[in-house]
Amino acid sequence: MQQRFYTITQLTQEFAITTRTLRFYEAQGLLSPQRRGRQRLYSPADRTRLKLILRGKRLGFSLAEISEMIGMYGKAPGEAGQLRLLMEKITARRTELLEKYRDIELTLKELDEVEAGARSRMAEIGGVFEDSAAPVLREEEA
Amino acid sequence: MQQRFYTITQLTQEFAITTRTLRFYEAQGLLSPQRRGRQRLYSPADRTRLKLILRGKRLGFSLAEISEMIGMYGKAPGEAGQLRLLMEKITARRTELLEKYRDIELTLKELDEVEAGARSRMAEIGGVFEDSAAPVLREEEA
DNA sequence: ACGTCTTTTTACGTTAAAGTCAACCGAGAG
DNA sequence: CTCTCGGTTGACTTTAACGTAAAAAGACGT
Repeated sequence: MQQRFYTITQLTQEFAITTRTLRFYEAQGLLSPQRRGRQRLYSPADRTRLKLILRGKRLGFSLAEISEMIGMYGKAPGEAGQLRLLMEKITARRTELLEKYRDIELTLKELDEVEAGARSRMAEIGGVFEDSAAPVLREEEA
Repeated sequence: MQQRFYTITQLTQEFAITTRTLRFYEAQGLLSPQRRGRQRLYSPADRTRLKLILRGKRLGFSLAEISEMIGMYGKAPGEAGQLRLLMEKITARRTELLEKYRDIELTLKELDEVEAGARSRMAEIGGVFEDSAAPVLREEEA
């Protein structure tokens, strides 16, 4: 089991982030790379955690939320009450994620419509110049 | 065509936001409700825009990005160049959204695994008290 | 050994998205 | 008329997530 390590700049290049960001995440307790002297050495596990962090960010979670989510892995609460709490958190996250899932579906559908409108207008312009009607903001019932 | 309006507090209650938030969005040009004297009157169209804004927020977009996305609706650029630009933006957004889509799928899958682990530990505790092994953070290859 | 480059630490600055607070206005109830 | 209730405006404050700058310590190629 060869432990390959990454330097800070390797990670910044791979994930297009800055050193400041990595050190900030460390200060927030999201990462804790080893040290060789004063230098940081990121293990593959650290790299994986970083990927999880960035994924959380893409989905709009705060660092605090991400911290909590990552904490769900790795930890094995021994007490029953703690386990119940964990399960509740999981359910809450799942609900939240499914909501985002539907949000994305809706948004994608709307993008399709806008694109369709744009295509037809492109076609018109390709022929003769005419005025075209703007697509209207629908109002579905709540 | 009866134009029903909403007061600012109605909207805050319906969407669980504050008046400050609504006025802030207005100051940012995301909403522009009519006025009756100094009072704001939100039309159904305003309400729909608000829903779009909140959806964008849930997905982690900034208000500036949301503003641009909403701008895609409603506008009908007459010039061909503008249309091409619009199409490009649409493509970019779609790519971004699909990425989030996959992010969610991954996260949901991982939640499932954590939950499964928690369940089995619950079962153990239900029986006799034993030590249980913590689930480990996998490292898939990049 | 030397200069250059990277890394670290510390400290202060910045931006987006609101929250909080204070003071004021206008409409209707009593 | 006075009181109260919403609504409005403006100023100030806050928080998260970094950016930027400065100074010093290693690390590296020649």
